[in-house]
Amino acid sequence: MTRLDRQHVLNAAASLLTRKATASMDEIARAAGISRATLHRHFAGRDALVRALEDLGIEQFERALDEARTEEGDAAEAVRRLIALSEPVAGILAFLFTENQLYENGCNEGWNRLDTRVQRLFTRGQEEGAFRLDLSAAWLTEALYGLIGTGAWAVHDGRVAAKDHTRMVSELLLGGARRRMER
Amino acid sequence: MTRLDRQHVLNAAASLLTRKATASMDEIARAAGISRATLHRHFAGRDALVRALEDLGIEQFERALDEARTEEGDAAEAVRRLIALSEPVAGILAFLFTENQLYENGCNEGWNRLDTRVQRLFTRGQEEGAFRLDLSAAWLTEALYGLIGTGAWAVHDGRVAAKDHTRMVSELLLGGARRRMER
DNA sequence: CCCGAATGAGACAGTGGTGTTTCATTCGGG
DNA sequence: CCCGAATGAAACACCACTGTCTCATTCGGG
Repeated sequence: MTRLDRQHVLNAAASLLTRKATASMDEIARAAGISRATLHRHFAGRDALVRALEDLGIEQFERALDEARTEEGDAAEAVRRLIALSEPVAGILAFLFTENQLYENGCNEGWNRLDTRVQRLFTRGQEEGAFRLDLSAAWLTEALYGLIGTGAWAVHDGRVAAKDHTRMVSELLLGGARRRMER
Repeated sequence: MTRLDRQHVLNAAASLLTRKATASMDEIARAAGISRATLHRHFAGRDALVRALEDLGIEQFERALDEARTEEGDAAEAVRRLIALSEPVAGILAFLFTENQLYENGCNEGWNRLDTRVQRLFTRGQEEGAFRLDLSAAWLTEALYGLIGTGAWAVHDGRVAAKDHTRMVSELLLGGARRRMER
């Protein structure tokens, strides 16, 4: 129950902060249907809440990484699976990225773990000849994050349809904008 | 002189806010080498300063759009030129995008003008058969902005070399990550 | 050199959010 | 039903930042 409450509050906070990254504790509390006092009883402060949210995002993205089985099969297909499975977390990730960008606090160590796994996927793809070698795996990793976030915002602002999010991101990341004759 | 001072202050503010989007008026003033009082004499308030910065970003990006001659020649090459010429503004653009994302204030009308021009470039490319049709011009436009910003951050955090910024962004946007046999 | 304009330094009140506390109320298991 | 735990509402001090003002100092053109 305490656990469920906590989860519920975190989900509400994630949903709100995804849309309005500067929401106050009071707004977050209202969005979760509780009072500011209770919110403070659950999370010591705004920092603690954001950090908890960060843990949630890391956990969910890591789960996506697991379920996508990024170590198996065609690397390009693995990237596609990863993006598809990440879609529900896209909003949170977008929020956390800008948050990390805004305050240059020592970002959660968990990101390194995820970065490593994503980067390994791209490196594997390069070694197997699926991905080009003239774009570093580090950059492809950044670009994956960036495009997921950009896609989430574009959907949120109604500039692309929600159902197209996954396809737009994965197609652009993998294939680029240029039209290809073969295929 | 007044003009030069203003420009100098704006440049300093852009440089700082690119790195720390939440910098206070005092920090901005120090970064520009002037006092907070003088900063307030130049710009009525933080809003006014950000708006002026927005105008600067729009102006510079529009100039890039002009110099790239996006209406002429091969569309893909035009995109490449545009990204190369935008590189000096990349940091400001990254800041302004998150700023616009954070506060959903009625964003400057000038953006529409730029959006239209960028989108027209992608549409032209699609009509000429250079760009794929299954990714909307609107999404390609968003992706261009997003990748420029992501690239700027990656450079700032030292994850990719500054000299690679333009190539990384344009190659990924145009060609994607997948390796191509033909060429 | 001189005078007006611009600047820097500091004081000041106002503001919005934060974190804490108190107290009355509600909830739920025993 | 009862009692302890959890909650909501309100009040409070606090903090950082903002925007404004004053005044002494500096700067630069005439």
